[in-house]
Amino acid sequence: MTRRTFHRAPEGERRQELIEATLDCIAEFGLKGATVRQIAIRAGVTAGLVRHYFESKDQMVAEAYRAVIASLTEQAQNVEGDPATRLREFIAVNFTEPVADSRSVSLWAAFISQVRVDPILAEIHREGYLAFRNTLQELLSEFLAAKGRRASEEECRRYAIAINGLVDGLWVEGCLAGDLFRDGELVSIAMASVEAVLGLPIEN
Amino acid sequence: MTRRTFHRAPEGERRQELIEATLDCIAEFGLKGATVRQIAIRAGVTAGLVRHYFESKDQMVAEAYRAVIASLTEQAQNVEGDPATRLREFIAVNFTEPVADSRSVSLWAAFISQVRVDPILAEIHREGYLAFRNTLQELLSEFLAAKGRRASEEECRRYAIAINGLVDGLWVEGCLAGDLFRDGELVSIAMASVEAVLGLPIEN
DNA sequence: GAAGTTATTATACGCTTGAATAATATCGGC
DNA sequence: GCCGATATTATTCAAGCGTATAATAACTTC
Repeated sequence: MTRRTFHRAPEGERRQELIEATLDCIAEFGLKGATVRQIAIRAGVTAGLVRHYFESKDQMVAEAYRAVIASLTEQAQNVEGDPATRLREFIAVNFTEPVADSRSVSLWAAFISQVRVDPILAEIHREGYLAFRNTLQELLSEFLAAKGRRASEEECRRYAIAINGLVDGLWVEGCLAGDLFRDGELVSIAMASVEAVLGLPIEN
Repeated sequence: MTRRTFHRAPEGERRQELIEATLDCIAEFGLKGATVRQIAIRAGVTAGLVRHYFESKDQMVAEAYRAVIASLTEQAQNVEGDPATRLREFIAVNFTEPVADSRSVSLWAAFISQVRVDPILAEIHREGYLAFRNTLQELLSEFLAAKGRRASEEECRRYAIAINGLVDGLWVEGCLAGDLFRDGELVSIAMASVEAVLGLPIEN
């Protein structure tokens, strides 16, 4: 009986691999198909190792959720340029890979569906949503100011809620059934709608 | 050992009860918590009965998904009155119980998360989405006509996509974290945004 | 290069799962 | 009021689940 060879992964790296494998499995087989064994296979290790890095499978899944939210949010926060460009980029990013991807929306939905069950996931979701929306609100505030339009914080909040909803809704459908839309159609619809909501063109 | 008493349910009724119990369990415990045994307990029967009514648990879950989509859609299709009233109602319904409910969005998300895994669910989702969007497109077409505005089918399609996205996105967030919004705020934001997108007030 | 540390494997355990089967209670037709 | 049909229960099964434990291989340190 020869024992399988292995190498020790550098600090923290294995954790990351396990989280990534967890997400792969959830996206591919669903939450209930993402078993410890499947995840281990995907990560190229044996199942026992999971409990060496995480207190429980549930804890690992929660951390994986954090990673998803972070990756969905970070893309949107790293836009640069003048306010109009940044707003345009912020919207466009959501209809471009890697955000616009059926894997992303599957993961998002899988976790959303657990928000009611698991208060920890609910909290993570809430933080992620608010971070995203507040980034957008800030962006809108600057954009409107640059356009010379006075807008109260309350107004910006309402705009942010609306545009966040719009972008999220289109994102979901685009990811789930991209073939129902023409190339670039969703981003074009999103832009036009945002302009209409704000009553301003998003040009420089 | 005394055997548990029972009564034979009338034609079709038991099926409906089992589907309803399935949805209860999915909403309460998540997809993986919705086991045959839990569902049976919820329905007040024993586990074996499931296989008497359905070929498999998966098939029962798929039928349950159909029921969810139907209930989400039917509310929106039963609006009456002149075009403006119907459009207003169509939007409002999505922010009123029973559609606006964390149970609904949990179920929706649970199934969405499986769309990638199960082609049958993907098909059901697609049909539901298109039915919803086409209803909305029809509504918009009539509304614009009543307002005396000429709009091509293509224009109406784009409006329908946008407004559907907007409503869906707001619906999700409202259901998941209703406490982040004031009473009636979401429906008010939705109405205002739709009016802005269409460039018309939604009054009679 | 030997000793100590620990990341990793291997194996086993108790439980739960969806499904199959056999026994039985209920009901409609006569 | 019995009888056949079948809806329902009770029980069993193999497979898979998350986790615990012990052996071991790979690095670190001196």
